[in-house]
Amino acid sequence: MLDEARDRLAANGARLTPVRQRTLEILLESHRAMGAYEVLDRLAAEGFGRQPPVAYRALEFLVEHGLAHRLQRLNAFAACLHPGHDHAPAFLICRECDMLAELPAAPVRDALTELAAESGFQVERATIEALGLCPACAGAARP
Amino acid sequence: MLDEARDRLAANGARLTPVRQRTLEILLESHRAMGAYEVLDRLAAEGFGRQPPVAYRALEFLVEHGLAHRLQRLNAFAACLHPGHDHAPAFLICRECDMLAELPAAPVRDALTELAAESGFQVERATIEALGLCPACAGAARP
DNA sequence: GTTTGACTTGTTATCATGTAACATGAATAA
DNA sequence: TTATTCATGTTACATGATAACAAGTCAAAC
Ligand SMILES: [Zn+2]
Ligand SMILES: [Zn+2]
Ligand SMILES: [Zn+2]
Ligand SMILES: [Zn+2]
Repeated sequence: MLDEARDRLAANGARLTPVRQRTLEILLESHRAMGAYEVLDRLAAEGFGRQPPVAYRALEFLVEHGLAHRLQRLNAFAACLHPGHDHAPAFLICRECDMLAELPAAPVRDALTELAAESGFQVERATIEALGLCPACAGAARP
Repeated sequence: MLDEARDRLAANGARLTPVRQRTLEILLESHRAMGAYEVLDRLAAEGFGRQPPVAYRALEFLVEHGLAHRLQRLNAFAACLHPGHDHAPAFLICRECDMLAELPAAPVRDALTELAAESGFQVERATIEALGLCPACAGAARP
């Protein structure tokens, strides 16, 4: 996964430096959305800088290159689970267990783009995030 | 508009007190999304409290009662343009002029709900916000 | 009419999130 | 090698949000 990321970055003339790689690893390891300051604590504990821009820059870099996503609802970031092809997914966030799912949102986006077009509005970037219950938590709640 | 709001609130046993009413008026007057601190400045200048909770409480109240919406992407609030029937709209935000449009998002939501259901996920609340160009700004840019 | 209890408004204090501006060091290109 | 760009680190600050408490308002219950 990391090698793949590194290759794709190299093709774009971008480098997966130590902070950036470690940031990506941290996001991947936790398998959930993390706040920038949570990431920063981890980085600082491992000898990287301990000031906010260190984390924000690495996270911003990963988002720019499609290796991570930013979740508006949570003020948080998460590693992209399907990097590679440019994509603009929808996110499902479980309110019970914080599980995060990343779904290909083409049909939703198409519906939104069409809706917007009816008002003459051109959609460039869309945020589609849902809060609810994941299968596991829904099963536990109402078995 | 205000009278209508007051009536609907009364039916719910809630009161449109002076701070709350003034907060709603401020949102309505500006016709755009406003940060909580911007609202707070206006309130303070008119003799209301000048501490953050004053604005946050009034805004939260308005959102709870469907008179305003919160915009995740902007960390901001805007008056609801179609209050009354419960609704969960999609928002279009112009990146040039900050114009905000509020669209009935039923088709988009349906697509999202269906998509989520395929993974067994139950959607409870969804955030659908698009950034792009409004008709006026799109026309100006590429005439 | 007074008392009670829920609600509203205000405060202080603090926390969380995010960025601007600048100095230094590493990598690349000329 | 030297110039240039990019990357990392810092300080300082801006913005966004909430917890905890005190005091005032209002309407129902007595
Ligand atoms: Zn992704
Ligand atoms: Zn769950
Ligand atoms: Zn609305
Ligand atoms: Zn515009």
